[in-house]
Amino acid sequence: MATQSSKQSAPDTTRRSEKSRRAIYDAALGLVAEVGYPKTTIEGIAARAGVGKQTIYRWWSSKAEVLMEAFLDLSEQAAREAGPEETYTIADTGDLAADLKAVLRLTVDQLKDPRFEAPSRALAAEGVVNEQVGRAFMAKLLEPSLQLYVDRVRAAQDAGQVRPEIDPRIALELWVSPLAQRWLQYTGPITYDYTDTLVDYALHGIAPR
Amino acid sequence: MATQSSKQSAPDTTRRSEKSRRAIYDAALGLVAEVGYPKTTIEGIAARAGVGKQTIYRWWSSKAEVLMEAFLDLSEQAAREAGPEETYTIADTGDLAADLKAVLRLTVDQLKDPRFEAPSRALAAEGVVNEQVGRAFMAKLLEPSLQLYVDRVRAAQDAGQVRPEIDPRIALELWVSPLAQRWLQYTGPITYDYTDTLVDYALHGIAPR
Amino acid sequence: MATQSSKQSAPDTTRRSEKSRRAIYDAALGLVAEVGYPKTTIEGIAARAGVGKQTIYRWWSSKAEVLMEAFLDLSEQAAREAGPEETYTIADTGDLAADLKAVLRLTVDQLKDPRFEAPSRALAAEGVVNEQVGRAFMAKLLEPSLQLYVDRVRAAQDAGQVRPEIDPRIALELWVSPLAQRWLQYTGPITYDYTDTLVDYALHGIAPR
Amino acid sequence: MATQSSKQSAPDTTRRSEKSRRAIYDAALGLVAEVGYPKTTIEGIAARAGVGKQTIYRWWSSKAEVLMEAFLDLSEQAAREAGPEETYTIADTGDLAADLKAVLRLTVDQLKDPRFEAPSRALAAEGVVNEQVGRAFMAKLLEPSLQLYVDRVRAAQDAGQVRPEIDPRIALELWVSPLAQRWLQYTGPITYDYTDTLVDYALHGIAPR
DNA sequence: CGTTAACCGAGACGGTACGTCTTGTCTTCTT
DNA sequence: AAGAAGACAAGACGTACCGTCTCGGTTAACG
Repeated sequence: MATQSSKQSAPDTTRRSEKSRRAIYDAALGLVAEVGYPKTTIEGIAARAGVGKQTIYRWWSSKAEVLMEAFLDLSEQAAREAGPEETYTIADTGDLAADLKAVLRLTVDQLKDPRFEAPSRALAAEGVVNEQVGRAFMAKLLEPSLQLYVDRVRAAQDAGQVRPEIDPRIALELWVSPLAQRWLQYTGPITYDYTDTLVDYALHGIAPR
Repeated sequence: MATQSSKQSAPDTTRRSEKSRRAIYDAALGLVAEVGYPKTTIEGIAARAGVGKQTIYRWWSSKAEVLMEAFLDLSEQAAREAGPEETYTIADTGDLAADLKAVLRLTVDQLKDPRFEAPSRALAAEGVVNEQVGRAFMAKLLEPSLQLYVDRVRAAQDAGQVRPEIDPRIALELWVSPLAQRWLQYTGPITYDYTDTLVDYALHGIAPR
Repeated sequence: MATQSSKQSAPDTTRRSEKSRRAIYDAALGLVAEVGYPKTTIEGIAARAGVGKQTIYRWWSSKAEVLMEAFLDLSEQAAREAGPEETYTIADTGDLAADLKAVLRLTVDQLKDPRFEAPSRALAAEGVVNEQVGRAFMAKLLEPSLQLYVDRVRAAQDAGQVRPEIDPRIALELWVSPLAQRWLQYTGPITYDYTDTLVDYALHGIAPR
Repeated sequence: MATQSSKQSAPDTTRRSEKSRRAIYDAALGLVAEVGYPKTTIEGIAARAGVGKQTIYRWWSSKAEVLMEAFLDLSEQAAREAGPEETYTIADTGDLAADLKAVLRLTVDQLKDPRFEAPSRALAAEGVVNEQVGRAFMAKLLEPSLQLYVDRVRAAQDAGQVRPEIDPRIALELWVSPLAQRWLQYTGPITYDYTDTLVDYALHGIAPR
């Protein structure tokens, strides 16, 4: 005899329509890019994806969640397109400053890539006001990138280029956070010069040496 | 300049009801604190303020704008309650590190003040996704505070405690932005220790001296 | 100070939009006639009337209620178009049989009038399954017509053409109900001959005299 | 007759699951009785019967059709439980009035039997608005009962208790239809007195003898 | 000091989207 | 091949807000 579950039994993942999922990702990213996050609606996504609303509600619980997965998928796809080693480490040429500047320049480019701009802004914004989304955004999108900096700084510490008592997790915020804030809050222009300067300040401080 | 009559002529500011404005501010702040920004609606604000919806639409063009003014009003009020000189300058004891740490500790406290938390998060979030709001948020709320740091850093440069070629506008981001990001994006805990560390790293860098 | 009513205060009838109400009546009757009652939806009525759904839900609580009022309105309109005395009485020529046959022939015509057919069928059907609607249908639509028969039969009793112990309320069912059932349940054809026969049977019975 | 393949070929009746059919009948009747016809859904029937939706759609084309068969089945069952001869004829004691009154009293009882009430109302209602269902309802459920009255009236005609020119098919409507209408449309109370009166009026008319 | 033009509270209006429910079809796996 | 299960596209449900509009009433500046 079957389970007479009153209501929501979890949907059966094995029977999920891959086609629909892809269409929903595409529709969500497209709409966010074209009309912006607030005007992107679940109904709109469903219509554009040629999908019933229920198919969205069955698998996600909110617009933010859909967009999060869509964006993660997009990121993975982009990572796959780029080289395989590229994404999982920061180059170590022995020159910490140079290496950091190089990565930050790539980040600047990415922040201006229109494919990424709209959805990541939207997710960041949602995360500010919705802690659950914020923590998910942190864990799934930010954390992996930050860890690369931690690794690189640790290597620099081993090489004697960074003081051993420095906490890498905090150190990286000296260049990551300023960039993030300028991007998120329009607190200043974002240029290669700017990120280069950040690295210099972070490495040597602002006090006389 | 003439009447920019697209439909309605501009409302007459002199006849504006002070009582209604106050009630709307209170209602907006109260609702954002109690139910969160997304669930705060113009209808809700109007109802709670005992005000017609049109009275809101007459003077503001969006929920964000209402909240922005309400929050500015709240900030001014709070500033008035605190000392008069307190707010318009950062103490200069001659010890830059100590002065910065002191201010940042106050900031930490303020970030955790529930009266400020909800509305400023909401505005920040809205600003991320809505550039107009973002720039207004920057200009009206952030910029004045940041300017205090610029002034203090300049004084330190004059006193020879900061290298002269350092750009104060960027320098301040070394401690402000990390704190801001942790607060906005839940990327880490916010403590006095943390802000103290930020100041130390910012002043002396992470490289061996 | 105003009534801080938690929710549904009754809507203000004086500010009701006459235009919307008329448009809703027309749309409801039109749709029921064109696509049938089950496929007539509140959304469809609203769309066709160029009206927000809430405007329907504000004033009516169900599709059936809308249609009931629309149909009542239609009936009143039709009555106004016909003569004024016509509708409020059954002619008394002194010949009960002839008078009844005449009215029933009119009824037969009306039952076949496509303007009336669809909505009255729909309401009757809804009334069968929904007692509240059924009683309202009876009270507002059927009862007034039936009363005319009661009056005519009473007059016939006074004239000695109907036995005094006869209950007019039951007597009228001898011709009204058969016609109603044939119409409602497709239990037989509806013709002038048929209604004439009903009147004859009803007046003199089926037993030998 | 050929395979009416529009999409699927006709299902193979020989392999049909008797258990499922019974479960579906029970579920349909149960739900109609408990929550009413409009709230009875195909999904609900399938769930309650522990049956896939397709199993219903395979064998029936609508909710009404399911209920019709379920109700027919119920009626046959009830008939089998009662005596065998009881149901297929109306007693002929020689006294037409008494015989009709007796049967009508039984009908009154049956109309109030909760097992029959809900589904037969539902089917009647559906039939009012859906001619196909209406005609099926008439043919399968009403007609057989009405035929019994035709037979009994014919016998009475042979016995000289009913005028020979009377059409039995119309005559029976003099008592059946009023009762039906009171039941369907809540146009009046249903009592033994009432049905007795109907028979009297029908036999002797309302005019002075 | 009365007229009058505006703001005001209130809330009806045409809309859009919400999240849920059901329809009828389709697909997968089981019996 | 029928059946149990349930995902799917479609679309209506009734609710909540949007931003606009109209309606008295009240209130402050002007004539």
